[in-house]
This record gives sequence, C-alpha cells and structure tokens, in this order.
Amino acid sequence: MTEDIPQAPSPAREQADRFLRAREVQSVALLEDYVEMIGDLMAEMGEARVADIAERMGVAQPTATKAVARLKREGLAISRPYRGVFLTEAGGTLAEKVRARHRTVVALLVAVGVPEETAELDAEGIEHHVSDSTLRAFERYLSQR
Amino acid sequence: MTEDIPQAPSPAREQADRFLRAREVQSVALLEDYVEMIGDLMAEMGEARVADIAERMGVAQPTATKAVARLKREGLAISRPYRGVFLTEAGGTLAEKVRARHRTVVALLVAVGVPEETAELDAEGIEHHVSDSTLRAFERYLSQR
DNA sequence: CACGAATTATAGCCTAAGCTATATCTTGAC
DNA sequence: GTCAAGATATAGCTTAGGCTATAATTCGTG
Repeated sequence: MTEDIPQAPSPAREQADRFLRAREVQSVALLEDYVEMIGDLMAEMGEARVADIAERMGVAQPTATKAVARLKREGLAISRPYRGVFLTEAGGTLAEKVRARHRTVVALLVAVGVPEETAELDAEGIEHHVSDSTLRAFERYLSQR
Repeated sequence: MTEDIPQAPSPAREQADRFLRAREVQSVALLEDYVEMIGDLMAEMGEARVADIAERMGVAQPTATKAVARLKREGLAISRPYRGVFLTEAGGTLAEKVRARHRTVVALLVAVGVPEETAELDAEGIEHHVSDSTLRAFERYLSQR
C-alpha cells in the first residue's frame, strides 16, 4: 500500500473539484434567474405570465415555457396550463435569497470603484458564483466603512 | 408614429440584454478554462496531453478530446492525432489574459476579507463574468491601499 | 355568444457538454 | 521486431437550453 492515510488530495484533484463546483453552480444559475424574475413579476403584477418571463429573460416564448416546466419539476413553481406561473414557498425563499445576494454583489462592486452600470451588468453573471462565505465577507466589508 | 426617437430602451429590454450578455459570457467560459489549463500544462511539461487535461478539468477523456476539437476550430490550439496539444499565439495570449484576470479576482476577494481558500474556489466561476471595466476598477482598488 | 387576437403549449430541430463503451494508434519492454 | 499496455479517437447516448413553426386555448369585443 501507499504511504499516506486519506489526506491532502493531489493538486490536479483539487483543481478538478473547483471546476466541478463551477459547473454545478452553472446548472442552478438559470433556475435562480427565472425564480427571481417570476418573483419580480408576481410582486409587480400579481402573477407571472409566460410571455412576460420570456420578454424579460430575452428568450423565445417556448424557451420560457420549458424553463417553467423545469422549475415545476424542481418544486420551485406551480402553474396550470394556459394560466399564470406562481412560486412555491421554496421558490419564494430562493427568490428572496437571490435578490438579496444580487444587491450585495452590486453594492460591493460599486464600493470598490466599479461604475454603477457596469456593476449591474457584471453582477448578473457573478452573483451565482458567490458562495455564502464570500457573501458574508462582502456584507462585513460593506458595513464597516 | 410614437412619441420618441430611438432612445431609452424599455426596462424589460435592458434586463434581457443583461441576461443575454451573461449567456454569451458563459459560452466562452469553458474555452477560457481549457486554454488556461493547456497553458499551465505546456509550462509545466512542455506539452499538454489530453489525459492530463481531462484529469485536471475533472472530466472524462472523450470530453477533453471534444473540447480540444472546439479549441482548434476557434483557432486557439493545434494538435495532430495521438499527439500533444499546443496553444496557438492567439491561445497563448488568451491564456495569459485569463491567468492575470484570475489572479486579480482572487486578490480582490482576499482584499475585501474573503478567506484564501474560498476566494480561489469562487474565483473560478466569477472571473469569467468580470468585464474589462470591472477588472480595471479592481486593479485600481488593489494598488491604492 | 361567437369569433378573432393574443397567449400558451407542443413538435421538432440544433448545439454544447457531459458520459460509457469500444476501436485505433503509439510506445516501451522483452 | 513484436506485442501488450497505455493513450487517444470515435460512436452513440443523455440532458439542458436555445430556436421556429404550428396547434390549442383563453378572452375581450362586437
């Protein structure tokens, strides 16, 4: 047998794990975006209609329909055919979390000198990769200054 | 005709554009990761072999082969069957840019209080969404403190 | 209350990125 | 120089997320 007990993984393995994590994050990123969007629409108009979701996400209507189907599968939304889409409790909770994280990321970017517009643009992609640990660090940084 | 000359786009449109941009970024993110990785391997071992690329990326070997094919299509790498993979000049330039951006992102995260390990983990996903403008802001922030 | 317009769903297609299984090529050891 | 082991390529499948075209449903208006 080899020298060592379960211990330091190889550098290659560590690096691979980072990429695996990034890919995992990516797979939930779209879900998060849709959930947040549906939350917005529910707040603004009482319900989210597929056409509005599609318009705001910048996708074709059938793409939005398919995304909603996935949200339903994951227990984040409910809907009946030809009717509006609504978030479940889990969906609502996620939407709130995503919204808060988005605000924090934008605020941090602005705090370190990124122009508002750019911050808003970049945050859309960045936010999904901000872990809870990093998010807390951002909050600490923003509060003590 | 309507009231206004080509001007302020609708909020929905603006939001859609942000998502479109995030999706675009995503489509080049993997290319960037592979190019950086191949650069690392070339520096360490003189060439990048498909098996090593696969191991470090945490994917199966055929997935790496396919990725290399895409890199070749995009003019970022060259290779001959059953031989190592090498970066083109364009690939090398991109690798250097990606590596520098990665370092800056990690440094900024650490500077605002994110633990090293977490910074390294999150940076892997975040970096691809950091625009040139944001990167410059990060550099300014890091230099004046 | 019926019908046309608007909305939503469905069908079918494409590409990217992952996988396993298997075929092909290279190379080092004998 | 052969051949077995190792590395790479290929075939074929899956899922996700796009798209267009078209079918089905709902709803406001006359």
